[in-house]
Amino acid sequence: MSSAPSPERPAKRRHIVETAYRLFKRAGFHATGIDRIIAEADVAKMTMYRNFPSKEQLIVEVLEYRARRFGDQLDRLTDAPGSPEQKIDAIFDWYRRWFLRPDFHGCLFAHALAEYAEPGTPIFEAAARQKADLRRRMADILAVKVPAREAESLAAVILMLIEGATLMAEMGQGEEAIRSAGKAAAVLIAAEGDRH
Amino acid sequence: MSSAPSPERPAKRRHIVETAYRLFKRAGFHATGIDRIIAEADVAKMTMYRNFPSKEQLIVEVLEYRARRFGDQLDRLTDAPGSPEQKIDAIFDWYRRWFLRPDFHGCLFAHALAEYAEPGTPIFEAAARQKADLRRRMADILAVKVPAREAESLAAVILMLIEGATLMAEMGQGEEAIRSAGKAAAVLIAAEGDRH
DNA sequence: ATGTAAAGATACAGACCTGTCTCATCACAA
DNA sequence: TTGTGATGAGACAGGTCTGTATCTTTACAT
Repeated sequence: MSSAPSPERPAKRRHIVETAYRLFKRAGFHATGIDRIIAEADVAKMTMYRNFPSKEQLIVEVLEYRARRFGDQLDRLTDAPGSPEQKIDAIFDWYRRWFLRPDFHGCLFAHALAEYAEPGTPIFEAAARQKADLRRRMADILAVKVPAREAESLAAVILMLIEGATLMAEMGQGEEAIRSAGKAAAVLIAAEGDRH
Repeated sequence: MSSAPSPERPAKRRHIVETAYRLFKRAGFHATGIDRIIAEADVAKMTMYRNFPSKEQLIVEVLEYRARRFGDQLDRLTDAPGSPEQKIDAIFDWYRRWFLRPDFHGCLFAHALAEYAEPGTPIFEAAARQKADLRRRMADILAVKVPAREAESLAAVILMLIEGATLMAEMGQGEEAIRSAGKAAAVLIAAEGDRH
């Protein structure tokens, strides 16, 4: 059954997700209508609604798609051998480069939380998962150097620095912000390390 | 001319702003329609449009109204005599209490930046002003202890911690976040102080 | 060549959006 | 009492929103 569909027939799904991502990122979720997405993707409306049951589900899949891509990039960055300090620094450097990109428009996950603030809803949970995942990754990195409990709260603080820096970057102060945040993270890691 | 209007006749303005604030905070800007605002405020549509030329201008006034209230509260908090460390700690404590309020729904200014991301537009600028103002206040506090240049970047880092903690609070982790952020801020202030 | 599934095109429903217009009502001042 | 300005109430315009239905066209496998 389904008889081996040709390799690229349902490639529209991905195309729609990527187009929607580009528009959501630039203009936000509520402000981006389905009509705009299908026009930009050059796709019929029914193609969109046959692949995604609703706009909400499309948003969730966009968020999951981007979370996967972000996670993959982070894996490549932190799989290289190095000290926890070097790995955290590499993450800060990734953000620095992101802030410089001309298509930078802030964090899609934070924006999703802003527009869909109700806990328990699919969009909220998808966005919250990405933040929890990033925190987990950093805690794992830091656990090499400090006890698990301290690694957890240190990771939380570094996550806050990163999220704050991303907000500053939306206001055009990303370069300075990520530099200060990176230095602060190094100081905090060193201070925690001294106690063990 | 204008012949001394009765003391409370144009009190509708403030009532509309406060009602709009309550709704924007809960559901976001795009998701909150004018019809909903006037229904909740129990006001005629023309009363709204006679006081505010557009929804955009209403949003700007809501943001300015809240920025003023926040500034006033911060003044009361930091005008009391005390060390810079104590004043910064008082600010963190204000956030801790804010996070615990049942009507907490995240930072309205950050949400405005998320939904209206275009620099130069009135809403974006109104939101950015609040963040710049908070940073300025903290830099002034810290300038008592460290040189102006270091006070500036220390204030930026503390602002990032606060903004990050606010995001964590939206995800139900405000208590832990603000505690960790406050400790981190104290460490960073101490570290900077040691160098002078 | 023919069957099948995906996609295009397009009209449509029903709701909601911002903003305007008109007219009746109310409070208050001279 | 009469005039004035703010407000209430509600219709309305013109557009956009999400989501559905219908019909035609395309592309590919057998």
